[in-house]
Amino acid sequence: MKIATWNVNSIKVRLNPVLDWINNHQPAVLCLQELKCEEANFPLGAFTAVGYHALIAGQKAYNGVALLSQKPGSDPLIGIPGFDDPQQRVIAATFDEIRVISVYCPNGESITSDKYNYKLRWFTAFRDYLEEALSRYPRLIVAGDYNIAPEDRDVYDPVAWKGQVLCSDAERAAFGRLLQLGLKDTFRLFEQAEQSYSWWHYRVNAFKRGMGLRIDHILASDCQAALCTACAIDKTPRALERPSDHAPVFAEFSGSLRPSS
DNA sequence: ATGTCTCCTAAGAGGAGA
Repeated sequence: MKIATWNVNSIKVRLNPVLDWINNHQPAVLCLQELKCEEANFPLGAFTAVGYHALIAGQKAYNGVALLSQKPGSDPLIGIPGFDDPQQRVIAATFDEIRVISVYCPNGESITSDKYNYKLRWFTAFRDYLEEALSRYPRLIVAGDYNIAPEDRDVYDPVAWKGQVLCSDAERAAFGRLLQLGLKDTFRLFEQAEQSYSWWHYRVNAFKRGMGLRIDHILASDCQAALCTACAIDKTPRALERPSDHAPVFAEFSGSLRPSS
């Protein structure tokens, strides 16, 4: 069973690459971020035509997250309860016993920006939300764009990026507090190539020059992580014409979802 | 190195966000 995440930077622009990727990988659940469209404008028909269900938290122009799935999800929840935020960044649903959250964490812009303060406040609320989710759903997968490179090995030039947004100590501490809840970064459960990244800037030919960061992650609760058999980044869509700046990340878990009755 | 991409407003470029 494959669970995947992809920040598509506009679902309208990236519809065909996403459909191709679904066709090639057949994920049980694909978490999307940065839809950049309202729910009414989401290309739902293109996904239902290939047999997928969709739960969408849309917003005009910015943000927006979705859960595409082979089976319908139950108990959908949009946003972080108790954290009032017009920015659509979180959507959750249950697929059999597995709770899956698609998340688009704030970027922060720079460590001197007001958006950086919002990012840190947001992560405090998100940590509390995940603590509650873990108590209700022991089998939890949290997949998305975290906008944090957890360690120096997740950064092509850690010296240049030291202390910068996406890499600052405060952000890494916030990410660490998610792991302290009992979540595992599934990518690091397995041997990986050095210089494995999930995002490359559009500018300066960053992808071809290997100038990337690993900021898209699939976290899993301990009992769910124990079922994880692989995690990988698929760089191939990043090399296509007119790509998203992010590559999809996917994890394999043993045991399929319960068959439909 | 203000280097690229996407979407918005509003009627042509410019700003926001990443």
